[in-house]
Amino acid sequence: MDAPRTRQQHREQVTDELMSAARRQLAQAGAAGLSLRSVAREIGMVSSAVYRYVDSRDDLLTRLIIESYDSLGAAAEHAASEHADSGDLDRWSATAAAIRRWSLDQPHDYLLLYGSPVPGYAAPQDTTTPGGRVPLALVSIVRDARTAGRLVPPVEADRAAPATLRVDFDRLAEVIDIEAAPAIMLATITGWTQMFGMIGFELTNQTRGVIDDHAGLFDATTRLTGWLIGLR
Amino acid sequence: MDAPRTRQQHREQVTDELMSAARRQLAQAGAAGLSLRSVAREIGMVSSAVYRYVDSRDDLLTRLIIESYDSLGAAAEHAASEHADSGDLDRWSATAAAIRRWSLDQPHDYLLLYGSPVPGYAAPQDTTTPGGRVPLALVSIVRDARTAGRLVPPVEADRAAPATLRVDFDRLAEVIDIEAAPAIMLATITGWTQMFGMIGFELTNQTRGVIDDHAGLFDATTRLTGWLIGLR
DNA sequence: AAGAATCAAGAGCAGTGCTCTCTTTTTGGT
DNA sequence: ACCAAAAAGAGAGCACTGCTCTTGATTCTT
Repeated sequence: MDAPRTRQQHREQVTDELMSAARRQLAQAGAAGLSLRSVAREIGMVSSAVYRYVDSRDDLLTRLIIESYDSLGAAAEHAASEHADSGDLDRWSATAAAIRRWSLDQPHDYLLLYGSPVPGYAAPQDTTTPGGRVPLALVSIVRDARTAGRLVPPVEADRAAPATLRVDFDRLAEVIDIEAAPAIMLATITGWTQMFGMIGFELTNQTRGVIDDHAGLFDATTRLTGWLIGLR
Repeated sequence: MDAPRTRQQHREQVTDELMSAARRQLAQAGAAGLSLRSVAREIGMVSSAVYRYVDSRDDLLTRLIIESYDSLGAAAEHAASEHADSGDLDRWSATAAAIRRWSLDQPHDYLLLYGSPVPGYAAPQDTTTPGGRVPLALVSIVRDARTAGRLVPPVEADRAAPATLRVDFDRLAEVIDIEAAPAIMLATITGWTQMFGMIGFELTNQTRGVIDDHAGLFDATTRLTGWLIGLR
């Protein structure tokens, strides 16, 4: 089964087994139920040995977080490019739906990213880049529509973006490489946060007994925010 | 210091001490860092003794959850009634701001309610009623504006509420005692979820390095969703 | 081939949730 | 007023956790 030649190969293989065992246990027991010892057990190691591959439990979680961010980011990007030829609103809605699908398929991963941070855990810098893929994928939809001149100017929502926000918006516009009116950026942020708020509520059963057709509701709210942005 | 007469009084007093010690530790270490033994220690008890007052750690958490829901619900209701004479949009925004304020003041409580559920923990029925106070407070703002005839019909957003949602919306309309067009309900739900999505992002540092003026952004998005509902 | 780096195992520490047993104290019924 | 029943607290103990340190075996480097 295994013929590990060089030491580096061996290390990579063990690390892979370790990570996928951890991923399995995360999917079952959630972040709080993830135990280094039980991961070690699953890959036939003693608990102290895994510390050769991982600094600590928090380190393991950080790696899982990065992996998850990348997975979700890839899903969003894939959906956005898959629907590049659709209508802008359809594209927005389809990408949102992909994000929701990913979250429902692996709720513990979603909660690892957007739920309670682990006790005493502060997300390190390494997570910011992969964490930005999702919002970037969403922004790119808006950007494409805008540069193509298809973005319908927002209806009277301009006064909703006060001057104090201009500073943030100007800097943000540089980062994400878009030159949009403040109202458009505001609406985009609104759509982005609404999306995740809704998914979070669905996952934590906040809408229990109130909503049955979650998919339909999600699509409706998503299209509403997309419309607000000016996507058609 | 203490002259506990009847046994019942004694029990209530100890329970109070226990809960407030738990609350203190929750505020510091978060839900995952909350330990029954350390709570016991703080109130000068041995760990096994606290099981006379609490069924399990999950039971303790459930009680904390209910307390927190009530606290947040009260904050929202207070803000809504405090601004009953303001403009509808101001009232909506002020209530949202109160919810955000509460969340920032006690982030661990917020995450206990809306973050990752505790491992193997399924929110019992007891939490649904207090959990509904916040959305009800928000809905009441919309209802008041509507019954007073001040609600501006939504701009062209009607087609965003598909027929399949009518079932949910009809049932929901009964529960929250409001007869509003589907588009209004959709926009209200959008505003509600957006609000919590935004707060969650701020608390989990999802907008780190991107946004400075969180208060301003929150107010802007809130007013935008309020405007979408038809509040003015 | 010798020395250095790496890996895995084992024992151990301090902490956790929870159960069971034992003793003391309070309560309520006769 | 007594006496059994109920309740409260303490202590020991089990199985688990993250993490450290030491020891022996293997592999790489020079």
